[in-house]
Amino acid sequence: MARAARKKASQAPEKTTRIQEINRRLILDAALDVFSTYGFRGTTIDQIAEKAGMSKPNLLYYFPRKQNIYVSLLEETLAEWLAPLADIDPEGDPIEQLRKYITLKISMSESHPEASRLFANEVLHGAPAISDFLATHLKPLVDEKAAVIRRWVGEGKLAPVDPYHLIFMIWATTQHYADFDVQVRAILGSQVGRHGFREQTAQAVLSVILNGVRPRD
Amino acid sequence: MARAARKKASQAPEKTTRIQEINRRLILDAALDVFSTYGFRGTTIDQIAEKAGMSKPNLLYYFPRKQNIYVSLLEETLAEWLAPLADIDPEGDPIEQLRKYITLKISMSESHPEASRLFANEVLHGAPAISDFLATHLKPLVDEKAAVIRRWVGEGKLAPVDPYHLIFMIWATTQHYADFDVQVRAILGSQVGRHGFREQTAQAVLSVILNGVRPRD
DNA sequence: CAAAAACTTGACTACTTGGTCAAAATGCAG
DNA sequence: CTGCATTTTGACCAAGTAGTCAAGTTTTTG
Repeated sequence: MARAARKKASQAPEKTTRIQEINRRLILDAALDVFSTYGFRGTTIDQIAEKAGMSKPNLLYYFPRKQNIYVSLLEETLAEWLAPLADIDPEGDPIEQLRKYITLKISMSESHPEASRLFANEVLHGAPAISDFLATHLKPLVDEKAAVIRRWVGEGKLAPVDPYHLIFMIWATTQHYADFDVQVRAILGSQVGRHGFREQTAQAVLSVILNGVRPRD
Repeated sequence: MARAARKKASQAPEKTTRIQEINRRLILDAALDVFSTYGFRGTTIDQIAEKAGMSKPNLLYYFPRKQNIYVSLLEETLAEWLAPLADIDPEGDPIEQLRKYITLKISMSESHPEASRLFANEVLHGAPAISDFLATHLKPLVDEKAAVIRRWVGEGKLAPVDPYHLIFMIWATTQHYADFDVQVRAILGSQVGRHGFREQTAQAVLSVILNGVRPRD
């Protein structure tokens, strides 16, 4: 009880040592792999520990509860995941901004499919761990960008379209390739891995969505 | 050993009684609810049994393994889920056919979100139980319809677009509203439940995708 | 209306798994 | 080098859960 308060009495600055930094990283990396594949319930602490190369009690020394690992992981992932949306420039050219956003999302879907799946799984199961985040961080950001899109529509720079549904469509289409990877592979076979597949995907998605929102004259 | 062979020696016709029919239905309905919410690992047999209003051993009398319930459920769901795609008429008007398909998918996403989530969860986790189905049933059907779309493009009835990616986009956008329901609700709030929300969704999705593939002249 | 078949269930087993603990090993400041 | 703090782990425990079983109850059938 008095032990923890030895150095810095009232504050709790929790200095992290070198070893802690290394091991937390090892654990989170391993956990991302396992959680994204098997889901929260489907993942055992032993699996994570094994993949991280340490014993279960040792892992629990860093994250006392399974939940802790999971939540830390989600928090870490979410910020990164949302960044591209925040980057949409209200003063930029609408079609160009959307192109950039979609392209970035498809890249992320290809380079970090586990992160996409982790998130998808969480939301699919009712977002028990992040409903707070959705309300306090995601919603305001989306509201803000939806307003921008709505303004663009008002200025005639985009065809009339509900901005929220447009954002949902972009999320859905881009994340589909990460989340439903097995299905895409079952249908497209070997060409999924082939060089240039991402470009082909981006080209198809961009062409439909951008043509879909380009103002008709 | 000889007991089962009493009536029909070599064949195994497995006649189903009235009670069997009722109880299997009760179990599958309950299981859909629970599996779609908690996933395979996250679901306990007791939960299903309780929801179905029977004891666990009784449930296991009908489905000796948890897996059996899950697989039966998926099989039952998949056929129904694919029907609208099969219904695309190669001789119909392309835009009209796509409109019909998208509209139907959005309806299903709203009326059977659990089925959508069950399937999404399975695919998200690598489709261990249905990779076979994907290869032998889904792929041929998609190949067939992709060929139709490709022909339409060739005839200038649709803007040039990769047919497979177009199909993926339709799946992604329509199922998004079932699979990511909590996220949609977190952002749109109460209007999700409101009368006319489905129409608004359909309108937005249709407008972007159909304009996206409508030939430009 | 019996007797057989089909159905139902309480009690139980075997196993998995999240988490604990005390003791040992290692790292590190003075 | 020494003593304290941090890190590591083998052994263990308690809870939860898939599946069994034998004994009962209900339904069907001749």
